[in-house]
Amino acid sequence: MRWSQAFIPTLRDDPADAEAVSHRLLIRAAFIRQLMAGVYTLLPLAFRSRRKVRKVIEEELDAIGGQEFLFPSLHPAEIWRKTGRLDVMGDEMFRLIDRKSGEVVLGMTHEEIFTTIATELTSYKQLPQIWYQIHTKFRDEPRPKSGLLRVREFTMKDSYSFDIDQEGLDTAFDAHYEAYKRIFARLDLDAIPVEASSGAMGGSGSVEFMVRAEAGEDLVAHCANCGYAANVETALSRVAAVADEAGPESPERFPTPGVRTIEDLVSFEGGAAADRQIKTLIYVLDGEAALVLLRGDHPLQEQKLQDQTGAMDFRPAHPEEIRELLGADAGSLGAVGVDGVRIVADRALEGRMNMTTGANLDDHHLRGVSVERDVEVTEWADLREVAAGEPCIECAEPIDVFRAIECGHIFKLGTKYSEPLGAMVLDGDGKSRPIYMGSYGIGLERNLAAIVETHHDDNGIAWPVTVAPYEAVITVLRRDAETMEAAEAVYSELLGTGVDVIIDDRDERPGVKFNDAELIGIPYRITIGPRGLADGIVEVTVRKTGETEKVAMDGAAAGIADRIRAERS
RNA sequence: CGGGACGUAGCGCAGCUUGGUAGCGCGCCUCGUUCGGGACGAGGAGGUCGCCGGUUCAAAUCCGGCCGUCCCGACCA
Repeated sequence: MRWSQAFIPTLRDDPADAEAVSHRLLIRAAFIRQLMAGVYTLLPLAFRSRRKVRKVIEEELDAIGGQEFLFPSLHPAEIWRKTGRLDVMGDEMFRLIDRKSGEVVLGMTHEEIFTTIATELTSYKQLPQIWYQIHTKFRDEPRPKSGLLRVREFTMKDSYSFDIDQEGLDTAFDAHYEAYKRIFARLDLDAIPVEASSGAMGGSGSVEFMVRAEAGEDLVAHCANCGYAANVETALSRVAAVADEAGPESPERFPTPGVRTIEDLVSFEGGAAADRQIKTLIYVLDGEAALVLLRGDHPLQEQKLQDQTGAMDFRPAHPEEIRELLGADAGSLGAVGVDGVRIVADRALEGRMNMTTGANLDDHHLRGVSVERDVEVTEWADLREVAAGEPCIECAEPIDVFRAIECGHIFKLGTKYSEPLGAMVLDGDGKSRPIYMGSYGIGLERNLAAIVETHHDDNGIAWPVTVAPYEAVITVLRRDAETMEAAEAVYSELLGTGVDVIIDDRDERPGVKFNDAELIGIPYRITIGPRGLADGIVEVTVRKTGETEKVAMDGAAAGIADRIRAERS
């Protein structure tokens, strides 16, 4: 490619409303332009990089026996109704009406649609199968943000495995796990596999591949000592036991005027330390009010509440609902004496005695509450969110909690989709059995953004060779006849070796060319100018390190080509 | 969904308080001089001031409504 002919509209100023590093750099370096909230045009540079990401993914999926398909983005709503997900997905699903008044949706994932084809599988002898596609997904996110990190239209590699039993599913899952590790390694992403919640996807187990980055939207609990890693949506940690005294025979009510929060009660005369309090939250789970109890100093992790109660739909109760249920306002709520209402309690409250909690009478609390004696707990569950510095659940060393980008997610689905959609095969005994499925996703543009988040400096992006839009740029310092001739010679030699090269033949001053090459992040720069040519040399600069090396003009192209080939992996 | 901010040329912004000819920097075009880290001079092109309505002799500016975009929060009692 000749830069003079390329559409690479780099910007001199940072875009005003880009916050995340990758968002800012991808716009400025002419990779993307926004069309509307959460919808971006990929300019030629981004298209080239995405094509390389795609190739890496295809190679690794093919290597585990994956077969590539292309499924439609338009789906009949009916299929989604069959699995119950038309409702589960809610407003996140784009819906439209066709000319015959038919309900149509835009695909946000493809379990239902792949499974529809999988109904053509009839015998265990056809299994296992791994099917995938790389295609557009539509999700009407409530809040798109950070450039390509959270968008409403994006490209996803989604694969689905089909096996005769759980053991087969485990094998397919492990194969994906290993393939994903290879994919992220090739993309030069330090992705940590992490235990995760399965959310709306359902199923028995899932692993997220997380890349540590400030712009990330997830929190990961990670133990540097033993390697334990989990999304805080599921993460566990050890809780130091609190020594309780037995306390009184029964709870005692006492006035607490003006006390509204845990902290208020800590500093209130006659109150209690936060770890001696019971925090009472009111949630509406699938339309039913429920009490959620935690230790006073423990925050609720809402995803855990949803996962462990099996609620499809949940929200905190409104103030009126709270008053109607318990007869008091938030700040004075408690579970003592509450009957006929679902009470979900965090395990850290098991066996606790002589605690303090709200009395369900405004401005009053109860002390001397022993949880198991005084509260009708309907279910015990792990509900608390872990915090940095707590002892690791595995090895007791302090854990770290950091922000991360979810670059891939793999799920064991089991028969959640095969049963309602009738994807059955006959086993060796001639018995009809539902297929065991797994589903596995990677968002391509999000991965591009994650690479930028982790590969940049003050001058711009520094792409790894595997995904760089161009592997090398020839920066021509002067457009006089001799210099151009030498540059053209190196250019055609590099093209001949198959290197993805662009020659910067623009009528611009050297500084402009250097800055653009660094902003865009091309891994290797070959600088050719009259000064060096007088001695028969050109310069090779490595973007990542900034190191420059003078090499003989003869053989320069071959040398660069070798280095690039070695880094392609 | 709640809260905050913003919308004027391709990009970054001023002008609005106090209504009267739409401006600056970068970028873009032409010519010349330059040319190893975002050059200089001269001359140019480019804008329904987000949209609709109202007030007024007159609206980027005042008033009302709508739309759009970004950021924060997602209720921790």
